[in-house]
Amino acid sequence: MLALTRKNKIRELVLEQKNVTVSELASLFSVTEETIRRDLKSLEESGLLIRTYGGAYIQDGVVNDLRDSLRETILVPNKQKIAKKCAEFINNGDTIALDASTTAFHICSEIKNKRITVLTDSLKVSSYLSNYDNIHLISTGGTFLNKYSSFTGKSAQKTIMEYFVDKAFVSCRSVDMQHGITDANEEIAAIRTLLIERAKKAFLIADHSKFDNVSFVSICGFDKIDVVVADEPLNAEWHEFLKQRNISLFECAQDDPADKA
Amino acid sequence: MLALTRKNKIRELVLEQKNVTVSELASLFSVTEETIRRDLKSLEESGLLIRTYGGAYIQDGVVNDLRDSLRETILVPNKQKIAKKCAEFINNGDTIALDASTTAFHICSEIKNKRITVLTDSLKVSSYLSNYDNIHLISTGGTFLNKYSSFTGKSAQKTIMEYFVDKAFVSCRSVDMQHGITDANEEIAAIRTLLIERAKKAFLIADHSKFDNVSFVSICGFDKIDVVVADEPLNAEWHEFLKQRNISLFECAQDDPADKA
DNA sequence: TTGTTTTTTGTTTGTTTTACCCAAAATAGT
DNA sequence: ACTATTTTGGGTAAAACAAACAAAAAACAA
Repeated sequence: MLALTRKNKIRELVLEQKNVTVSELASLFSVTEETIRRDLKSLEESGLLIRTYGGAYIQDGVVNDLRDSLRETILVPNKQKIAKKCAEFINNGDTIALDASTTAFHICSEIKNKRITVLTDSLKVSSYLSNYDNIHLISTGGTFLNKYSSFTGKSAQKTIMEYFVDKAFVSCRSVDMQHGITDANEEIAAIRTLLIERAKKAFLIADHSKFDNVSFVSICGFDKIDVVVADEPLNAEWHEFLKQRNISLFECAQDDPADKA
Repeated sequence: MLALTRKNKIRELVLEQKNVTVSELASLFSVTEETIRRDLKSLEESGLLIRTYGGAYIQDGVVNDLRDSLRETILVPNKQKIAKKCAEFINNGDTIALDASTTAFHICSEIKNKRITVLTDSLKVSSYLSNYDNIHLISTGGTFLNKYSSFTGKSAQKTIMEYFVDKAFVSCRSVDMQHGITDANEEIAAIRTLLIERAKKAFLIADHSKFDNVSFVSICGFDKIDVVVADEPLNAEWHEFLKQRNISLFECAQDDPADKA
């Protein structure tokens, strides 16, 4: 049996009977319990179930179609690296903002066990984090944009204006030295502008494909950004540019840090 | 059996029969009494029951939105009947409000193909309807209440105040002739009050278990209600009461309408 | 095809969690 | 105050987990 087939069957099973045990699945598929644990682990990270001692379960209704987010497979390993890096900055007691980007969604699985407050415009982030009691979850609400899985519009903006956060983790479409941070969608850009504005510390999440490009709508200039988290090392010009503006830069190597030696 | 499953079953049991003994549970699940004690301890810490010498119990009466989680799982066929009935009132082009009740969630599957606008405080409703492009989805946002899967609080209320809807479908905990529509949770009640207020036509969704009871917080009086949708036929007294107030009543038979013959 | 790399699965080892047993302390009933 | 029962805490065994490594399978390039 194909590994993916097994995972799909596990997903179906857990959807059907709400909870499964490791031993049950191991004997069902004739594989080791370790293999099952690995499967459950990856399924949990995709937000399809929640692991517990001895097995896994789902809460009825909440986790519906997050599996689609699995398919956004471009640059996933890089985004996970960035997500892991970002999670390092998030401590218990923090109040953070997560936008409706793929990377922000990946951050969720890294922080699900922390005791924090999360403000988000993303439905996927909300759905995922709603399973964890230790997360104090606040949604911006507003008009739902299917394409981005984001709540936007005047209502969302007004709601954001009611809160302050310690750290905001915001992605974008393009980053350019001259034109700053830009996005393709006006509504999304407006939300991101606000999330950054309401944060003590703004983290710009951007993989290398976004640099040196300009998109339609402006989110903000570099003066609002405190930290940039990128996937691959940027060139010297960018290093100098960010350094001048007192912006910290974190570059997540694709593989081991030892690679750089 | 999964440890978590056992705890859930204990929770259901104590909700069902008000009190349980350690020895009873130990023999029921074939574990030692110490194990049960630990379970009860952790359940007590999450506020789901109160431990006493020899067992545990819950207080039935004023402040118990605890029973609601059990309530979710009962009378499902009835709720589906009500949901189907409600869906008949919803037409293309309508703007409707759905609250965070089980019945409202059931309504979703009935209206998923209609071209409508939906305002909701329920994460489950949002998650479900987000998959359908024909649904214009608006979330109230706000602070997430895990127990109800609902967004509440000041932000949610402010957002609701920005919209008007044609029809609101709202459930509750209790319905009483003298004290009107009431609920166990203050935050949820506040949201429901507003949803009703902002609707041209307010539909009260209530299965028979809710009638002639009073809960802690008031949602509204009968003057705000336009239609009542119940599962089983109400008694003559209620018929008269609603008729006097010009409130339409729809009673959904449990099975086929032919059953009543 | 062959050989190499990558991915997946199984195995081993050590750690953590859970459940059980037993004895001492605490509690309720008489 | 006495007694029977329950609770608590310590110690122990078993189950589950995590991490590291080895083997097998699959994917890939030459």
